[in-house]
Amino acid sequence: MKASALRKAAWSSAKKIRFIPASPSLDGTILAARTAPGIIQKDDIRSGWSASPTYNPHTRLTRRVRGLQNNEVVRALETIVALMEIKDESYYRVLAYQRAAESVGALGRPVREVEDLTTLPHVGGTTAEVIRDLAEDRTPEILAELSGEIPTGLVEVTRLPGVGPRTAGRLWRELDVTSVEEIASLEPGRLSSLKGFGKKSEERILSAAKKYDSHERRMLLDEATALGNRILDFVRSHPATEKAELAGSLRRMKETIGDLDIVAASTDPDSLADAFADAPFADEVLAHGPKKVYIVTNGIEVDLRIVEPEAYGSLLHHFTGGQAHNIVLRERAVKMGINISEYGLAAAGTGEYEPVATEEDLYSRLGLPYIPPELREDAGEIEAGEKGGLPDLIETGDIRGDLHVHTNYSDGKGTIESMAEAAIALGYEYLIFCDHSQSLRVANGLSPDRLKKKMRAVREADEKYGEIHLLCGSEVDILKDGTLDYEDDLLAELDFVVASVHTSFGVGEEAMTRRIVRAMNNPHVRVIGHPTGRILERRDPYAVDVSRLITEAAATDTVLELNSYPDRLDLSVPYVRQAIEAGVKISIDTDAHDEGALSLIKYGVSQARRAWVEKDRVINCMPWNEFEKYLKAGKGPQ
DNA sequence: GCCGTTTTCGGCCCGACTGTTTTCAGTCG
Repeated sequence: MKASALRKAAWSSAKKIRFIPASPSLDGTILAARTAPGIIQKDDIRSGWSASPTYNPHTRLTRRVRGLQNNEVVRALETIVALMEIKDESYYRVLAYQRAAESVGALGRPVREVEDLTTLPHVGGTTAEVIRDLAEDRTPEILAELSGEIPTGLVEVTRLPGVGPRTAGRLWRELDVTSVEEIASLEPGRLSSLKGFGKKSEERILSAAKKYDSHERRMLLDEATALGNRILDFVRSHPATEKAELAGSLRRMKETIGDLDIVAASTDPDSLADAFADAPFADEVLAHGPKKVYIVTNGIEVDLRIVEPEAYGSLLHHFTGGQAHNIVLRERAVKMGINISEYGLAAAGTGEYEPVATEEDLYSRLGLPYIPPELREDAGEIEAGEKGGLPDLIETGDIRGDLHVHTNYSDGKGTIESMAEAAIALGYEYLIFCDHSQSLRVANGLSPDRLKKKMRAVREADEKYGEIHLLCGSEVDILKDGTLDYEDDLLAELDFVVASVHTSFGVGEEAMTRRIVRAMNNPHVRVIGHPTGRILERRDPYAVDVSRLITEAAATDTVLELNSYPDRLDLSVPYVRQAIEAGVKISIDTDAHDEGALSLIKYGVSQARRAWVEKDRVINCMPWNEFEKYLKAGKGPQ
């Protein structure tokens, strides 16, 4: 089996992680991977698992006792994958490790808490043992062996565009190169002296090595959506385009986006492909054929694929992915005697593809109901589809009100009135103003007196607007010891209380967990706001035991927020899914600080969809009369 | 290395483009 095939399977995540160059000891290898700044974020994004804070001796001690967290286990497994690829191990053996990594990444609880790891999809006896070793902070034998044989810096070399495991292996063996830095400093002519390497290859590799940035930023959903739509407009405006859509991870609404994928149906693909390659925004053309064109714009890769209109459904499905979903679906089809490609369906082995025009048709011919893009992650959606057990996913239109918005009383830009009018424009039935509490000075938090004044102002505004119910709440700070930033009798006067952590992030996992749990036990606290405090691409989540928060949320009838701000999306998807399974309710809020931000709700909803959430699990999907009763009833048994 | 609507052994998804070479390996999605 060709090793090249492995790249295809491993591509989805392997290219997206960052690896720390070689380390003298094995423990050093793992340690480097778990503590390097800027690294944890990227893998959090991929795995959705909360990360540890920046390295310090205390956390290291704590974590040595507790073992590696999920994202770290994923990273170690992907390191094994990359090293095995360079070693040219058997394709299916490597694929097994890649799949095991994906299974751990999709897990919504610490892997160390899973009693029987072989219950995870694609995890068998061997990989389970490796995962167990990692989770308990032991170096698995396979990693010890591999990193003893192959310089780990080569893993990063395979991240260079156009350089795969074969090339990385050759550079090491034939030029004694072991890192990206060493490639960048190669004398001109060294690379092109290798058999099969010409001037172009040398130029491409050297230039990539010199420009290499191990902290490459991924786009947030709103940026990716805006850029994607502008480029999509260009594609759609071409006369040869019959239809076109955004595909890839943006269509699946992953929480951050690396590159953009667009599919188009055209009866004149050459002309569309040429126009795209010549587009004014195309800074660089990476590939240009009649069926696909890859360009770079502002540092972002944009891939366009073109097919005949009859095969549009097949192409859209193929290019939407995710890759793991496609592989499992295709394996399943082979068992039914069907081959799937982006051109359609074929009787196995014939190579004669019959085009499929829509995704609904594609799934239907495979005996499955339509699976929404957000679910296509090989996270049980195909099995659920077979059994008729797919969720009836929440939609943005199901949201009846926003429970967490700010005004200019604290750090918002809008007024009570302007925010109310924006909410009315969205068709909301209710809106709750939750400004910051007194101790959060930087956000102009409200003293008790100012809060009371605001309560009166909200009541007056509520009288004024017949179309919407306006309520006064607070986003009250959870102080370091878990007490709240207002006295209970003041909280009792509010219509709604969201409690959040905004300070003292570094107290450690135990203390942070106790702190939030204490807040949950306050009868006035309905919601925990942005429960892990992460800022995507900028700040790791604080250390907290989210599984315990979920258990306590269920016990105290406390709601967990799914914050819709594109740089938060907090809770993250695996946890939301776990919370739902534990019977915990979710609120999807925008945390809007201005009128326009109210429309960010769609990003929160998109993450809820990825977490299989139905609308009856989301408190702000309740119509007003129900929601009013819910508020009056107070929290359930403590 | 994993897995079972054919199976506990023998399978395991599919195609476009590039560079360098004359037939394809490697990379990528």
